[in-house]
Amino acid sequence: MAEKVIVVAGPTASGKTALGIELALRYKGEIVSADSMQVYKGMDIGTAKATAEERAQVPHHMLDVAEPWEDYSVAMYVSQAEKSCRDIIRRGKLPVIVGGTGLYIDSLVSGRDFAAADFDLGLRERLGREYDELGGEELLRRLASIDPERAAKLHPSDKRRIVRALEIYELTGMTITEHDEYTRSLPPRFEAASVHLGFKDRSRLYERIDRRVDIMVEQGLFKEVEGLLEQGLSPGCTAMQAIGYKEAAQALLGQIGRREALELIKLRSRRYAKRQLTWFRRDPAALHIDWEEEPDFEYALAFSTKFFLDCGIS
RNA sequence: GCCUCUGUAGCUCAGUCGGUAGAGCAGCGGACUGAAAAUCCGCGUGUCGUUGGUUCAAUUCCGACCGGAGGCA
Repeated sequence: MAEKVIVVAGPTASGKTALGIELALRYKGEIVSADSMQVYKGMDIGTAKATAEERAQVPHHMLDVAEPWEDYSVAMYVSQAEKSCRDIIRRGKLPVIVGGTGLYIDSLVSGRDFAAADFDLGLRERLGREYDELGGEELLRRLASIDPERAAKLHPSDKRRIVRALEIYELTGMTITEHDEYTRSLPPRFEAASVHLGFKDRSRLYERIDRRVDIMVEQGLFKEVEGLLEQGLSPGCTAMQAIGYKEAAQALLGQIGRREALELIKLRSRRYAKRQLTWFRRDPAALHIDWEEEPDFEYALAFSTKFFLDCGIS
């Protein structure tokens, strides 16, 4: 039987961090962040990373584990986060996985194995160029000749996935369909009891997002991004794809106005939240907690206790 | 008070020489297996201000009323 973990997931600004801490205190747990941007050092304000006070209350893992110029990835996340979880369990504590990156959470909890797939950035770049020159239809046809099953699922515009499928094949001789079958057959790493946060009325969430972005700017988001750019961080790197960072960078480089940047950050954050909701919605086993007006952690604790008990966590 | 313009999707606006309407933005739904805060796909969501009249048929024409903008006083 896989070891048990608690998962707290939900869209941005839904109260994950605070609920995670409450749960960790209640169940003698430690937080394992599952956030693709909070892994980067020096990106604190715009990622709404747990504060020093919050980290003093409960140990946090998987924050600040990469330099912002590094290209982090799911695979690295899974191997590091698994170690953190195993270590927490060995010490008799309960891992509380808290985050909004659905792919990271699912990959960590499931037995998904990325090692077998391998990757090659140079090859990826070459395939990307071929895609640009020959077109999506052509590359998709090429994929269809080696892996018709995967090709049938992809749209010609989906450059990223077409390139990745070809990359795996050229590198390993294994199609991504074969890789999927293999990795899906693996047993899960952990047995998760998942809580998904949301709001009864989505416009409440959007209001909170807007307000939060304003607060981030007040707290010095632009200064933070300015510092990163001064360190020589390229605007094209993975970390700079983060919402809030790429727009602030554009504003600092004079490409757009600050006002425009602010509105763009809000807009993209709302859309991001919507995508997160779509991702998390598909897990039928999760306990859904939908806030009325504001998060109510007392209620959430009381409400989830029985759920966790049923999951064998007490 | 009088005159003119105006009222169509959440917003800005097209349009229908009378046959219940369409763009942009916003929004909504979905996918997702080494970039995932990324990437990709799909979807108009509507008492055409209200109310009478003319008409087989009114969002469209006419009247009144209500709301908004401007002008004359």
